[in-house]
Amino acid sequence: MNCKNRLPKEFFMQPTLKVAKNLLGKILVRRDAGEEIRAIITETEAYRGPNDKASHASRRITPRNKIMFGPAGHAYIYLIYGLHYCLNIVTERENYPAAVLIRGVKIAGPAAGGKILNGPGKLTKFLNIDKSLNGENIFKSHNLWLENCHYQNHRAYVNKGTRIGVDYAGEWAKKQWRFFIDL
DNA sequence: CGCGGGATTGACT
DNA sequence: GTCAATCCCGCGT
Repeated sequence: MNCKNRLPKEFFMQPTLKVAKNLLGKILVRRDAGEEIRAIITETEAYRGPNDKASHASRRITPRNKIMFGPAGHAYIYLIYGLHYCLNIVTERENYPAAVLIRGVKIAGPAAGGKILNGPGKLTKFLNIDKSLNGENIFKSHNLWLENCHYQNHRAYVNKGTRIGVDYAGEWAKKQWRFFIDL
């Protein structure tokens, strides 16, 4: 697999919905215990701005969500339901809270290649991603980063739908801010 | 300082 | 379809 080029900061400075769509087909890389695992991103969700009632940042900056207010390209990781970790990548400018949640991947490479991980908690468990990586700079990190690799199925049709698990968000729950591809 | 709930998952009826 | 697991954190007192 000859794709060592990381996605640049400009990629994450773009509008969050665009980043969420463009992350589909890109490669999430996790290096753990000297081993690199590559995962093709197949499902994402956008959480955007201070008014998005589905977002953790809809009220104000707090110790938990402060990463979302920081610079683009950092990992925002939190524990949900006391059981599972969710991985997000921060987008747009500083002080504007926005991020893309990685909801699904397909494992690449010979080991577990082809394995489907549909669900934000499943992929973090498989890739051993927890809160120790919260705030990680994905442009510099040796443990977690994103690569631009042109897989042949890259241009698969992008499906969209409402975000999962945000029924409490009123009108914001109706936004079609979930994106996914079939690989 | 206590209380309630969550950007989920898997097991079970 | 229902429901429990499990704990951090945001918010109100």
